[in-house]
Amino acid sequence: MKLSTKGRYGLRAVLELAVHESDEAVALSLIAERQRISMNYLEQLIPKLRKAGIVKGIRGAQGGYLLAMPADQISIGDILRALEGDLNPVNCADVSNGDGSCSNSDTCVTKYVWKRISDSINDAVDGIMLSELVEESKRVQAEAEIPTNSDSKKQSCGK
Amino acid sequence: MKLSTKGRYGLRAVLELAVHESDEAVALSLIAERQRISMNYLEQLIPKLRKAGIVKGIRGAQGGYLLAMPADQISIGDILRALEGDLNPVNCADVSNGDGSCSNSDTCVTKYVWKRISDSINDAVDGIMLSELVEESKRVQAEAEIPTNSDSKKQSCGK
DNA sequence: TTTAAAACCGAGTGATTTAATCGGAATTAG
DNA sequence: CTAATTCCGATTAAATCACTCGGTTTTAAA
Repeated sequence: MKLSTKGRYGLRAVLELAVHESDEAVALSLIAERQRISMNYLEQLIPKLRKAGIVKGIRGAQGGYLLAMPADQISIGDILRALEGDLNPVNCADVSNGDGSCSNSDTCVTKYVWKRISDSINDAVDGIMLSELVEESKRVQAEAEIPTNSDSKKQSCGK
Repeated sequence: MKLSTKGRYGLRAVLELAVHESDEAVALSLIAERQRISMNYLEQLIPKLRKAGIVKGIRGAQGGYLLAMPADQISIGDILRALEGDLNPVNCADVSNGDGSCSNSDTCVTKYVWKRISDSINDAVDGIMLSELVEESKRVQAEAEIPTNSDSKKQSCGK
């Protein structure tokens, strides 16, 4: 029940893009360097994000990537589903027959559980917009640079 | 982001035990047969459930397994965590240093996302008691045996 | 007291998935 | 032109998954 590095690295990459957003594209090598992720590996995550309409690539020299939409219109759910596939805890394929009916009734009862889990995960990630993380990121950044001892409720990151 | 067969098979096995609950133990071979799960494989799931205090084993001939607690005191979360380990989408180990501080601040921001997902999953599964599934299971069973066409809102299992 | 049914235990294994790496082709600003 | 960069597909080592197997211990029943 773990997210793979696809989701973890990919979200960090998109967030990096969103935080440093401007009119000029950001090269993948820069994202990889700043996030300390293998560029070769990141490279194969990008097509998923591109197909989902989350980022767009600018080819050629001085090229790079841009968000394909404003950050407040991209949910974390969109990003994670693009990278990981659906966020359901089980594949429905192995509990249903070709016609959609259940192959056995016991599985059918546990299906009720899987549905509840699935809904709660999707509701959670769809309820967070990329822009929220950008704001949070900038806030944390500012706190780290000007360590004003008044109002430092979290030092480092907390436990 | 998938549950393994540990969680899927294990929950079905516990449910089987709960549905056929009586004062005499149910042999693993019977559970395996009824749920069409490899007994050898089920056998290695049992220690997890036993250590978590969910089932207890009766050794020797005519032995088998019993729920260690009433079904209304066992949550689906208890069962799934026993079988799968924690239900967090990421291992905190790789985002925190030994002292609990974050190794980098960007990861720290995504951590906010992982926490939200984790909480929503755990809330969902802790909100379902084994006894609820037992009731649901019996209801489905009864419906299947006496297919009264009045009041059959779900045939087979629905899509 | 033997016997058979069962839980209990740990080691081994083939298949699949993950997390990458690598080499090269296409595109484009300068 | 040329260097930077996206884009694409193949390969691979390591880890994990989903089991299997052989054996030991315990205990009810004959």
